[in-house]
Formats: sequence, C-alpha cells, structure tokens
Amino acid sequence: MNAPSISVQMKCGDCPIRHRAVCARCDADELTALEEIKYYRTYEAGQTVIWSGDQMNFVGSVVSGIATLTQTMEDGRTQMVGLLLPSDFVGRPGREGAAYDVVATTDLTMCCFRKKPFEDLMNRTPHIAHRLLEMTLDELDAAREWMLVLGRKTAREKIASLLAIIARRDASLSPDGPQDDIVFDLPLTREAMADYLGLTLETVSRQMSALKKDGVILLEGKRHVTIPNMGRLMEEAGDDSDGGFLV
Amino acid sequence: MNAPSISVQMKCGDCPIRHRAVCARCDADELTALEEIKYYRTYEAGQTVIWSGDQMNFVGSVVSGIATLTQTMEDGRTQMVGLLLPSDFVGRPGREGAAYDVVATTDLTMCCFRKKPFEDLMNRTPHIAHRLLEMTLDELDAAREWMLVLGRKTAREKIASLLAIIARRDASLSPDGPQDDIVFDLPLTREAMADYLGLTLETVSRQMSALKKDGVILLEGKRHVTIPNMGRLMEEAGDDSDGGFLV
DNA sequence: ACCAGTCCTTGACGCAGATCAATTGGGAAA
DNA sequence: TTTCCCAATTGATCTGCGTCAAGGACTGGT
Repeated sequence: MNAPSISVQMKCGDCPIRHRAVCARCDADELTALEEIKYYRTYEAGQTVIWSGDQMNFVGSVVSGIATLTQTMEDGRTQMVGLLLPSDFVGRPGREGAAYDVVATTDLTMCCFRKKPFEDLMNRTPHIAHRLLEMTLDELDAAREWMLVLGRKTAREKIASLLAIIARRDASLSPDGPQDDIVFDLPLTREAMADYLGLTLETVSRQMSALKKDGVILLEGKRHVTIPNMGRLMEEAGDDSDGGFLV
Repeated sequence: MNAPSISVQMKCGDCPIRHRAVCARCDADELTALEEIKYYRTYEAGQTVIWSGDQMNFVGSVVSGIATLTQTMEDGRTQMVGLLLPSDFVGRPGREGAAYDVVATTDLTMCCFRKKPFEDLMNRTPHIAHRLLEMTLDELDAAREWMLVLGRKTAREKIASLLAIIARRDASLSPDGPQDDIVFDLPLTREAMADYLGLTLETVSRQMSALKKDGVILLEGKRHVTIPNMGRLMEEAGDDSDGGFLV
C-alpha cells in the first residue's frame, strides 16, 4: 500500500485545518476510513446549522468561519454557551439530538463525518475515543471557566476576558513572535458579544469605548482590534493565571 | 468461577451508591479489578478535599455527603462550578492536576480508585471509556445549562432554578410517587447558594423569603423545604422544558 | 443560665448595568 | 453622488441587586 504522508493525512486530506478528533496516533487505515465518510457543507452568515432538539446525523469540525452555540428562553433572552472557531469540533457522539442551536455568524464551512460510521470507528479505535474524552474535558473546563466570568465578573472584566480569549486563540494560529502587538478582527457583532457575556449590546459598546479610551485596546472602525499589551488586558480581565482558554 | 451477583457488584461491592463510572456492561473481572484499587476516604464538613492545581492521584465517587467545585479569584470572589451529590463522579482521567477546589460542605465519604490503575483499566476497557465520555457530556450539558442561569436569569429565577435542581435530584432518589409534595433539606448554606448563583447571601435570603411569602415554597426553619407544586416552581425558574439537570 | 459563634433575616441606601431613545458612521445599491 | 440600511455609539433615566449595618435564632460550651 502506498502509505500517504502522515502530516497531510493528519489534516484530514484537503481540509486546511487540523481536526481535533484526529490525533497523532491515527494510522493510515483510520484516516482512510474517515476520508470515506466525510463531506463538506457550507452555510451563509446568519443561517442556522442545527436547531436545538433536532436529530443530528453528523459530527465534524469547523473548517472556516465562525459559529455559535446558543440557548434561548421562551421570552427571547438568549445566552451563548460556546464559540466555534476553525478546527473546533461539533457533535455529541452517542447522543441523538442537538442540545443547542448552532448558528453560523459568518459564512461557514464545516467538514462533517456521518455520525453512525464515525461512532463505529470510535468504538473500535480506543485512542480516538480517548481523544474525544480529552476534547470534552477541555470544553468542560472552558464552560466552567466561563461560569466564573458570567457569575462574578464586572462588565469591563467580561469584555476584557472575551477579548483575551479571542486574542490568544488568534495568536496561537498566527506564526508571529509571542510579544508583538496582537491584531485581529472581531468575529462577533456587539449583540453576539453581549449574548456571550450576559450583558446588553449597549453595555458592551460602552465598555469597548472605555477600554479604548484607557489605552487597553486600539479600535479601528468597529471591528479591527489591536492589543498593545496582552498582560495589561489580562489584568483587566481579572485573570492573573495565563490559563483561560475557551472551546 | 463463582460469578457474583451483578446487581450487587454494579454497586461496587459495599458502596451504598451506584458508581456512575460503572455500567451495565461491566463484567465480573472488571468489577474485581475495580475492587482491588479502591479505598474509602472521609472528610469533615468544611475540609478541602483537593486544592486547585494539586496533583490528583485518584478518581472516585461521592458515597455520602455533599461537596462543591469552586473557583476563586485573587480578590476573593468565588464561583461554584459544580455540586457533587452522592453517586457523582470526581476526577479527570488523563489529566494531571485538579482544575478546581473541591470542598466538603457536609461530612463526606468518597469511594476512590487509584488513578493510574483506573486509567489503565479504562484504556483496555472500551465501554468504561465510553461511559466516561457520556458522563463528561452530561456534565458539559449541565455546565452550559448553568451558563444560561448565570448570564440571563433574575435573582428569583436563579433561586427557583437551584431549588428545582435539588428537588428533582432528590425526588429521583426517593421512591415516592411523582406528584406528591417534594420535601428536602437544603444541603447548602445561603452563602454557598449565593456562590453557586452568582449572587450575594443577602439577595438569596431575600428571594427565599419572597418565594415563601408567595407560596412557591414552604420553609420550616432555615433549611427544611417543601415544594407544594413542582410545575409552579419550574415556571418561576423560567424553565418550561422539564429538562434541566445538574451534575 | 449565660455566652460566644454561626447562620440567617431585614432595612436603608447607592451604584452598575438595563432600558428607552436619538444620532452617527460606513458600506452597498441605485 | 445620493440614499438606504444596519451596526454601533452615546445620552438620560430607571431599577435590581450589591453594600453596609443592625439584630434575631439557633447550637454548643462553660
């Protein structure tokens, strides 16, 4: 057999991202098996990928674009419970339905695996099951970290926490040196930020302006952000530990 | 081989609870293996079981008593991120240290398994790994459910949500008919409730009084609670769906 | 009986963030 | 260029919950 290059296959064929469900121990057979059950789907900004409660017949990863996981009460109050960036995993192996609405906030491409065969592969491949457990533990840590943000932080600290997460996530993707300015475009509207932070969009806007005035961030236009001093931002977030991760 | 009664072994020998990590597919050999690496530990009310960051050399379940998972900021603000009731699992297979403080809020008995041998067993026993993934997904759902509570609910709704969780959890343990009054003793101080709900103890106290005045709950002394109408309580929680579970 | 300690309740007041409302800015279509 | 549209900003006011403070109800110890 003509063994394919692992480094390419690790990234799941032609996906430009590294699937988190795929790990260093995956061998060529497993990768071929994944290749056979995978397909791509694209969604437009604003489209709902899955409604809470719907049957979900795939798992997969975000390839490009941003999606959110949200919960809504009958009276319309909504809380975002997860932010899905490229390479993040979506799906609940072993579960029937979706627990939350998944919404594309930008144009979105997903790399999906049909669920049943994926579960079969998982069941006969211990290290994939192991990897999924690790990923789920990561998400649990992130969710609990966020509980502290929602329950105990001020509006200013909440905003700083969110910016820190996005900045860190973004910086880890780019190959820049670690202590340069961090520059990125916010992938969320003020309203989406508010739904993530348990605030109103007005409060988000005011605190963004305040952080800008105080030199914690630079803002060009509405979305383009520069972090001149990551340490300062993390102080503002009330977050000494450089832990703090999300999704 | 003299196969032991599964129904007894399912409960892990002499533990009075059913370990969630042990499932219907566990066979006698696996149960024996667990039996060999298990031990009990007891803690007094108020004692800290594990400090965040500490090396954790066991996993296990709560046998009796209540423990909490909490995070604390440097300035002392604390947020509870999990409530551990009997049969709940503690531990992060595959992880080195503890991510949160675990504190006994009442006298507590834990049934522990030494971590390394437990992980070995998990690694060679797919259905135990599978069970752990399921448990972790449950906890993730619970954490995300709680994010909605923390981010978007009012103080009154928060209190009602917490009471509903404890009531439901309690009712599922007792063999009573489903539509009787639900009666239980609150396992938490007002301060612990506040730390769970992102409130102050004074607000918790006021809202408890308000719910009592409005007949949503009956209070005898400080801790003894009767829920005359579970549906009413869940309305107050802003929670139509009878989902809603926690840890 | 008395005291000390802990937990809880209740009141008075202030403030962070919500609500309501008006205006600005910037990109796309005509 | 003008117009439209939607995201975002900013201001004015309101309010739910936090803060500070005083006191009550148990419990266990002496």
